[in-house]
Amino acid sequence: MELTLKNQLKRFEDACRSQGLRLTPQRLEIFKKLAQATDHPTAEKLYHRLMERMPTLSLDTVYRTLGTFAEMGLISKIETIESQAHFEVLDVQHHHLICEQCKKIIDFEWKQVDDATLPDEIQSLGRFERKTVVVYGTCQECLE
Amino acid sequence: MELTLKNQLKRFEDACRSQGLRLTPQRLEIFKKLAQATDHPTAEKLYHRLMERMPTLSLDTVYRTLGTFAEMGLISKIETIESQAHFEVLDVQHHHLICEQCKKIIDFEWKQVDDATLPDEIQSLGRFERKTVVVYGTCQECLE
DNA sequence: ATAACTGCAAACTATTTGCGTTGTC
DNA sequence: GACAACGCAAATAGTTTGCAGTTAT
Repeated sequence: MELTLKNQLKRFEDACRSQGLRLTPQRLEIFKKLAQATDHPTAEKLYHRLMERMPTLSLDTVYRTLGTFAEMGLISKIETIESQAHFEVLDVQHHHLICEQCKKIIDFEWKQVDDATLPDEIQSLGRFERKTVVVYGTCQECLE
Repeated sequence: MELTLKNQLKRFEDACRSQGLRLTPQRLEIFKKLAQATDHPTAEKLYHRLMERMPTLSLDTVYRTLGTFAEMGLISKIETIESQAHFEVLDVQHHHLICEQCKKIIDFEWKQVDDATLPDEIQSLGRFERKTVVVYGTCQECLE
């Protein structure tokens, strides 16, 4: 069900090209690292992971680049309780569990909600589409 | 369906008492102002509104107090796209529409989701309970 | 060639904290 | 009267921005 890294990279390159964005090594590495990540890293986490291969990379470039990607609709910023923003490459529609103890973010799918239509009253309030569910609680590890 | 201000204040005072928190004028005013607010103000917004009646109030007290209330479970911090946190007094279970243009937050009820049980796979991941839906889009005003 | 992108340093915004004073219980 | 909570000022964390040099197209 998941997209392969290869497909994601292709999609990434196409998106850059179609939006007239330059394909720089930094952008490529940042995208690749985020696509491979299974957790939902913050800009800072991602930056540290990238440092190994790209010692000259700067944190501001990571921030700037993630911002660009988010605007392009290639990745999304995840809302959390903390102040730090978390990021993920857009994949299949999914929702998030957030552990209030360790702040871990876990993806899950919930077709029932994906397919549900929003209450009618909303029609008059504007045009609303993308819906995500956030469920708060405590993860298995923290329970032990 | 909404709780009256009076009831909310009662609940507030009880909560303070039962948790051994002192009932200071600042706390009372902050809670009252937030309970009356129909938008979902940030700490800063709330602070400015309170300044009229309590010119000596400080912004850090507002932050500190909102933090305390949230820990007590009296109010909740709303996740948004922006960096600034928004707050609301806990009322009936509801969800949020967020306008991506003007960042407005609109409450709505969606019983269908409230009553839905989470997918089974989640059982093994931990204990997760409170679920909220966030729907992104554009509000009526911004569409015009 | 040239406009976009990067890295650096400095700025900024939201929020938190230490400390001496004040006010509630 | 004791101790929690306040107001002040200063610190911090996360993120953004201006600028000069570099690089992809």
